[in-house]
Formats: sequence, structure tokens, C-alpha cells
Amino acid sequence: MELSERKRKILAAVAELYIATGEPVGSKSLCDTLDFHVSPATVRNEMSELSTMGLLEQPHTSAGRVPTQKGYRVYIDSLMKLRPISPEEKQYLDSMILPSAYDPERLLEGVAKVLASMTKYAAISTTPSGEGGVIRAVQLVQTSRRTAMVILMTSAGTMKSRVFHCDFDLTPEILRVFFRLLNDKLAGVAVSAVTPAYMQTLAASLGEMAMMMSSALMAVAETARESVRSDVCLNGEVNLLFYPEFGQNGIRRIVDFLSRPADLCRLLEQGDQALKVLIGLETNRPELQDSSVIVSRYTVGGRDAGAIAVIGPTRMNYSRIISNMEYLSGSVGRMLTELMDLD
Amino acid sequence: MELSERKRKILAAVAELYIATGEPVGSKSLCDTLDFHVSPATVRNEMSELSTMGLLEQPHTSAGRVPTQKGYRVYIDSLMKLRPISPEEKQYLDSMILPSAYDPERLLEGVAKVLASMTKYAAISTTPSGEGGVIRAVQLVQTSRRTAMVILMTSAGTMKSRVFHCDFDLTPEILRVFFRLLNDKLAGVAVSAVTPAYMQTLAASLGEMAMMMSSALMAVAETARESVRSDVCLNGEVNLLFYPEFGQNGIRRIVDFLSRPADLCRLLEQGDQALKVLIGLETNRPELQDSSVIVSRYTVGGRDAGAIAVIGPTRMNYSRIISNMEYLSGSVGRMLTELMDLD
DNA sequence: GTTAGCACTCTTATATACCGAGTGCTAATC
DNA sequence: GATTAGCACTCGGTATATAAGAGTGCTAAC
Repeated sequence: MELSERKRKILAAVAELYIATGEPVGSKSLCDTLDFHVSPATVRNEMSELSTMGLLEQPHTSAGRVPTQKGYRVYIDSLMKLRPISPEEKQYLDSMILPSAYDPERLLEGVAKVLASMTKYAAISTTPSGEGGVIRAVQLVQTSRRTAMVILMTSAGTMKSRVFHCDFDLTPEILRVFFRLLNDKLAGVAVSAVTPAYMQTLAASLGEMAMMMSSALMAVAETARESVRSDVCLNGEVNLLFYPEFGQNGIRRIVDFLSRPADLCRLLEQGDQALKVLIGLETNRPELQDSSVIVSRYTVGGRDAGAIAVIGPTRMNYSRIISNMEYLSGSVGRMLTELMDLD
Repeated sequence: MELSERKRKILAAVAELYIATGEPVGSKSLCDTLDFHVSPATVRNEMSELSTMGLLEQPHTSAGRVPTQKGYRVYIDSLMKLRPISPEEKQYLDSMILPSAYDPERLLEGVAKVLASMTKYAAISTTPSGEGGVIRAVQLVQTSRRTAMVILMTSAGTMKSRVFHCDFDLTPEILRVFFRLLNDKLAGVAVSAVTPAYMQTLAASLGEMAMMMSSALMAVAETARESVRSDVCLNGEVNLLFYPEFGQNGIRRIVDFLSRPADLCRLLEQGDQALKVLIGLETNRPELQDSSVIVSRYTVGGRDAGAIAVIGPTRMNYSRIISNMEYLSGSVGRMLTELMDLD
């Protein structure tokens, strides 16, 4: 399926004009944006052929044309020129996420937020999963007379904390002993192995100490469980309200879909490469048939760790958003790597 | 303005029927729901008088009637009977928030979430503010070779943490010395006094130690700043999509309003009593003219600490939601008090 | 191969008529 | 005097018809 240079230009122009205006583009208005002179009639002929090739379609007979999903695919894969991110954009993104760069979860929440506000679409991010990592250290800190905090760090760059409550007064001594015990037994153990059952058997081997600190042991199990899980942050769903192409009903279906974290996770895992664009049904989700998803995965310490994504109408400003997302996922990975001392 | 018993019953019936169906209620359908027999004509006469009293209104001449804001006010203040919360509801609410009852912020996030899912409206919660509290303790924990976490606890029941990064390897010794220093200098100090400027002067008095740990000092200042601020959690905005009375445009205005945390905070501070219902313009926000807000404040350790709220259409199931919110804010206060050892 | 011209199609906006729900009023009834 | 039945009236919502406008596809000329 060879595309003449002129067809390529016309397809690109239709895509860009439609993305910009949201209106089906007609032959006349298209002529004005082309960088070579042809008459509307010629353009009509070309567009007609692009239609039979399945790259353009008409909402109805007497309307302008709109790219099909296949049309978008071709546009994105070979016609679109990526506008590199500008220094201003870089600075904006940095300034928005730096303040929350001290905690993986906050950071990813912040990223979802800035992504949503920057793109005006819905944004998703996942926190790094500790799956496959081992426990680097467990810390214990007293937070009040009878409460203390467990902090569990993994080699995968996650850090989870949890407060627990004892029914006796804590002392530095108790905590110190228990701290040593915990780290002796747990350092180097696979995070996913630290289940409540595992802690049970561990408790058995600890004797009376375990009795006293059972709430602490449960808190450790909890942090381990949370370390394995990767949280999904969602932001800017309401932005989708402003795209009439979805319609009241489409919005509801999308929002309903967005409210299911498990499905979102699965969606983001389709991003096998660093950056992937899923158009309409390519998402394999009927709810997203009129949406596009851009997924960009980030790495921590050189290993794939999580993803950020935006969901918007297929009529999306791909080139701007892709370059911004590439930058953003790079930043996130770098920050987390640094934060976790994994470099 | 004396209301006959029959008028009271009719007003209540109109309110409840309208809340249940969303349709303006006519004389005929109203008759069916009344627990005494009268003809539609009689009801019409009564409704007509309720209209001239400003308690009911008609969307248009040939439509049924709808409570005015004043009508809702009367209904809520003196007609509505509060249905006490059922054991099932209690259990549901408890089961939803217990898992996140180990951290003030998570807890309040969880509360906003369960409130939104339970009511099908938008829900807001604020985390306890440390304003007016003093620092109880500062903890320092090593999280990796060159990073450590500052945890700051206040007498107001807040707990904020932050990771910082050093450009040299940390040792338990350094941390122990610095821990003692920090607590000597900061315990008992008002949280709001711990500004970056304050830390600057503190640093000056610490000598060379301060040079080494400047990132730690800044982290402390940050946690103090965050302790004073009360975070606003928002959840379920999209639920509002399902109430046609707002219309596309109304939704946007509300959502826009909801996206401004400062305004939300101000709104929640109107809840001077434990529980307050604001109907339409009583909120003093034009964006919320067709909405009602129920604010329920919670206390930690006996002191007012924060609030939870729902925002929905004026046609709201007040009685169910009020009893649930009362229970929920009670639970939150209790959990936080216990969590913080403030009882 | 390109372009001008034109008939054709289909959506959107506007105007008109119609239906029905619900009211307010009047007169009869309890 | 309060209640009720009856009835004309109002007004929003739906459906139908018409007109306007945008854009196409096709044909024939360049």
C-alpha cells in the first residue's frame, strides 16, 4: 500500500487540522493549510482515495473527513514529526513534580496530576512495584508512647510505612532488639514471600518477643503486601467532560472503566515498549473505542518499574504529548533511582 | 408562619418524593403517598398555599412542584426524621476505613472514597491541621546509604514524613547525635513557628553539624509546613455526572470549583457546628446554587481537627446521609485519637 | 493530471402543530 | 366551612415540515 508524497501530506494535514479543531475537515479549508497549491477538487479526489484505503472516513455523506483509527496509526507511525519538548515545558514539568520527589507514592500522584493538567486529558500513573525485589531493610521508629512506625525498603526501590499500636509502653530498648531481630530474619528475603503466613512461622521462631510485638509483625506483613502491589493514581477524569465526541454516555462508560484499578493496570501493561500509543480498539477495551491511550513506562535503577499514561479522545495532540511524556517518565525514573540510592 | 399539621405532612411528602424520583411532584401522585385520604384538589389547594409561602415552587406553570431552598430548610430542620444508621451500614463503613486507619492522610483519603461511593455524590475530607499544636517529637530513620526520613509528630495529632538526601554516607552515630540535637531544640516549639527562617537561625546555632545536615533541616521545615496545612481530599466528582439537574454547564462550574482546594477549605470551615447542612446559596458560592453541602466536623483528642463533607444536588437524600456522616466523622475522630495516642 | 461547475446529500436550525401532565378556578357536595 | 368533582387553560416536550448551508461526487473542459 504505497502512499504518494501528496497523499501523505494530505493525510497528515487532515489529522492535524482535525486534532486542532475537532471539526471534520473539508477539501476547501484543507487547501489553505497545505504548503503546495492544488484546487479543492484535486484534494477531494485524493481524499476520496484515502477513504477507500480506509485511512479517512466521513461522519456522514455531506461532511468533511476524519482520520480512521488506521489513519491515525499511519499518521503517528510515519507522518507525524515529533516536536521536541521546549525548555519552558521542561521547566514547568520539573517545577511541578520536584516538590513531591521525596516519596515514590507522592511523586507518582504528583505526576498524574501534572500530566492531567498539562494535557487536559485523564492521566494515570502506577507506583513502582516491589515484585521480584528483596527486602533491603526494615526500620522501626517510635511515634508516640504506644505506637511505632514500620518502614520497609526493597531493592526494587519501594518504600512503605505503617503505624502500629501496642498495648504496652514502648522503649528504645525493645525497639532496638526487635529491629535487630527483624533485619536478621528479613533482609534479603523476597518481598513477595513475606506473607502473613510467613510472618506466622517467623513469629513462632521468635518466642516471647513475637507475642509482644504481634501487631508489629502484622504491620511488616502489611508493608510487604503493599510493596508488591503497585498503586494506580488517577487524575483529571473530569477533563474528559470537555470533549463532546464522547457524549454523556460514552463519558460514563469511560469513567466507569477508569474506576477499576485492576483494569487500568492491565491496560498499562500493554505498554511493552518505552512508549506506546493505543488507538481506539487497539486498547482491547470496548469502553475506549473512541479514546486513545499513550503509555510511557519508566525504569528505576535500570529496571522496568511502572508506567504513566494519558487517556483522551482519539483526536489527541499526539506529538506534543508524546514528547512531554517521554521527558516526564525519564524524570520520574531518574528521581526515583536517586531517591532510592539505586544508582 | 404557622404550618398546619397537614401542610407539614404535604411538604415533607413533596420533599421526599422529589428526592426519590427527581421529578416535580403533582397533586395526584402525591395523594398516593400520603397516609391520610384527601383528594388531589385538596392537595392542590394546600400546595398552592405552600407555594405562596415560598416553600414550594413550580419549574413551569403546568408542572408539579419542587421544594424551594427555604422548603428544604424547613424540611431538614423540623420535618425530616433522622433514620438511625443500621448495623449493616456501620459495618460497611468500618470495613472500608479500617484498612487505612494507620496514617491520618490515608485514613482521610479512605473516608472521602467511602463517602463518595456510599452517597454517590462528591465527597471531601480534610486532614487534621497541626496549626496551634506543638512539636512532640522528631524522628530520624536511615532509609538507604545516603537517604534518611524525617518524621515529625505534633500535639495536634498530625504526623508527616519526608525523605532527604545527603551527599555523604550516613551512619547511626551521625543520626543519633542529630536526633538528640533536633529534639532538644524543637520539642515543645509551636509547629507554625518552624519556618525555613527559623531553621536558618537554628542552623546558625548548631555550627558545623548544621552544614552537614542542611538537607535534613530543610526536610524538617517542610514537614512542619505540611503539618500546619490541612490537606483536602476530593473523591467522586464524577458521580455528579449522573444528576441531570446540573446540566453539562453546571457540572463544569462545580468541577471547576472543586478543583480549588483553598475554596473547598473555606467551604468546610462554614461547618461551625458538628454537622451543618448548606442548601444552595447558603453556601455563599454561586457555583453551588443548585447543590447542597453537608459538612460534618470531627475532633481529635477532644479538639476540632477537620471535616468531612459531601456535595450533591439539593435533591439529596439528607436523612440517610446525615446519619452516616455523623457515624463516620465520629469514627474518624476516634481512630485518629487512638492512632495518635492522644486519649 | 487538474480544475471548474453543478446536482445531490445530509445535518442543523427554525417554525408550526399537537399532545399530555398538571394547574387554578368554580360550583356542587358533605 | 372544608372538601371534592369538573373543566378550561397553560406550557413544556415531541414530532413534522421547511429552509439553509456545507461538502461531496461526478462530469466535462482545460
